[in-house]
Amino acid sequence: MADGKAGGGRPTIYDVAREAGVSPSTVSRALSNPGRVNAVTAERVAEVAARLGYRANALARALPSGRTDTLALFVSDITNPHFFGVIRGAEHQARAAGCTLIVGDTQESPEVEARNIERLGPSVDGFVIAASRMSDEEIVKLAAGHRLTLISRQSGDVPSVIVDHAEGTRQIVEHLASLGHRSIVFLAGPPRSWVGARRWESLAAAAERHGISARRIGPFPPTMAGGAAAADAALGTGATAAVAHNDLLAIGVLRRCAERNVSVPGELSVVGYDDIFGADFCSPPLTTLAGKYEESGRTAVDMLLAMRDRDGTRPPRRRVVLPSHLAIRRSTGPAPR
Amino acid sequence: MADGKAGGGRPTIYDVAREAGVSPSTVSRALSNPGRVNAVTAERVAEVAARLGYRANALARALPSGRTDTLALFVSDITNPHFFGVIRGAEHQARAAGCTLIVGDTQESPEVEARNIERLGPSVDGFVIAASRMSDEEIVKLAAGHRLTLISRQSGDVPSVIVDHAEGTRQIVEHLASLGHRSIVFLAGPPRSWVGARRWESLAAAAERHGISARRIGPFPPTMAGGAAAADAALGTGATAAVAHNDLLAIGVLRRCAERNVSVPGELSVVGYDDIFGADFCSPPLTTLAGKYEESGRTAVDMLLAMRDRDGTRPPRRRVVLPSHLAIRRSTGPAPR
DNA sequence: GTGAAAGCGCTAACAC
DNA sequence: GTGTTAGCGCTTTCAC
Repeated sequence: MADGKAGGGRPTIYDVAREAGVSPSTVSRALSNPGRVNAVTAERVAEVAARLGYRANALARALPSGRTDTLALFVSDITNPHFFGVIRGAEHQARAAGCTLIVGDTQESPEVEARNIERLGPSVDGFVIAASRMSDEEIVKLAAGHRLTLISRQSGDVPSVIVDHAEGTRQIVEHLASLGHRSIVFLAGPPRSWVGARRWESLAAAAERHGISARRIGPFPPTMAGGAAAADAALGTGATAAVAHNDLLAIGVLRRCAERNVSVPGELSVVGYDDIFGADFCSPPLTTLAGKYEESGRTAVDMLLAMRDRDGTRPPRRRVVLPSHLAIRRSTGPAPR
Repeated sequence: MADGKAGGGRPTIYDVAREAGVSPSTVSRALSNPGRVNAVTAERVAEVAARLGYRANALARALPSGRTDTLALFVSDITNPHFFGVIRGAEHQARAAGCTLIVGDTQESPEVEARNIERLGPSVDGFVIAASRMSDEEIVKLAAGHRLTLISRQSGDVPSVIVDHAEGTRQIVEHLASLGHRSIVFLAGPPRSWVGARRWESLAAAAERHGISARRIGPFPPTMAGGAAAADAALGTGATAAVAHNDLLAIGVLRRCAERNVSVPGELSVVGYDDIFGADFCSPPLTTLAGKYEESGRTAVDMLLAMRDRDGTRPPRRRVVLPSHLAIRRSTGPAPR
């Protein structure tokens, strides 16, 4: 704060140039492209810059170059611990590449996603959208005008990284089948969730192969609060096992069951997705499909950077699929008879 | 992605100006200061802008004006669920004010904090630093050159918002005393944590008033992993109650106790700070000092915006202290005899 | 290898 | 009211 504008009094390349007895353009070169300048000149410029405490103005640099060294990450709900890992991974990788990361919450809204992208367009080098709620058409359209990578979503040939759902969900069903369950209920999350749709598809397919009945109920808000309604509805179906859209919902189910004195897994087995913070210490600890979400954040940023750095050229990898594994804990057990 | 630079082909005010038959400056005015322009001109400009899909380039706008409509929030560890609330509150308030929020992880490092501020300086309208690890001198120095507000930290007359610790900690001690505990151990967190120091001070003072013995051990990393060592050390002291630096550490202690078959609260009562996600469903659910951290995020952003908007003038409030309250759950119980 | 000059897209005096 | 003219601080041809 202090007085007046924030950048006040900051030395510019002109100050450095005058002090070093060279032209501003030489300072610019010396600082960002030391190779293209006489070694001793470069040295002197660097020395003067350091002495004056010169720091490049990222804004001014970005305007002519079009390069901001800033990346944006949007998540559908910043409240969901699931995204911690994603954010952390992205933040880490962005910083490693010398970039600043902007994190935004799109609040489950495709409109907010689109608006943010339009608004931030020139201010960032690209976007990572996690769990986008936009339609495929919207995504493909935006991807034509902006660098874009997707997490937990596949759409056209937009570069994406997801965690395996098919094989993982098959493992869930097998696990449940081996415990004697014959009737599973899937607790659906947001209607626009791409992973939600995939999870249900995989579940239905796997259940069919095992001759197990599977039905879907919902949608429920993918929150702990949503878990109460989901639990009540699940209990009403007579199913012996519930597979929730995600861990937040699953933990909500656990709480509701405890309130209603329904034994888990005695009367109902519960499975979640994501293995979020808390899944291993809730009670009972939750059986859940774990994925490397931190890595998904890192990978999505990597792909974005690759797109930027070899512009025009296609990035090396598109459609990355990370492995998942079933973390079996105490919320699943033998089916009641 | 597509072809070439990200901003490519975006219409500028020049395009709008030509199409609307006015000068660029009129477009600029019409769009950002409609009052200072003829009503029908303004209307026409707006119409053309909409038709062309014109969107202001935030970067270009920020350079001459010095105003970026972007705020930065730094947290000491983006992994700690405690900051979810802070981030959410800040993000919400920033968006409500039409600002973009940059979220950064400073990894418990005062150097990273300082460097980020220097680097981002001209690119943002101000900084919110949560749980700063910098020294008072550094903070005050930086606050002279940048707009800055603090969360969970007080330093000089830099605007800050904290959650009450004195009264809250007194309540913890009273709660413990009423359960018959006569010996408390405080599990310290990061040495540079300002709140950590305040919590221990308050605890020691309150314990003394109650004639209870209190000692401090540590420091421990403020993570669940750190809780294992903390639990072992705490158990070695013979204290009947442990007050942890924060909930992450406290939940780690709970887990370690479970592993070692130490009954909580039968043999050891455990108290945390922050009431993070998970504190109410770990086992046993954690007694903890809850605070309105989401509100702290909102308030810090508000103060920052106030500083920016009435520049030079002092902001209305400095040193906000939000109330805390003790959430008593099952991790505390009568002292063993 | 280095300097001069022309912008990047926008805002903000300053004239008219 | 509206247009003209300078920049904001930097990068980047283009000459020399």
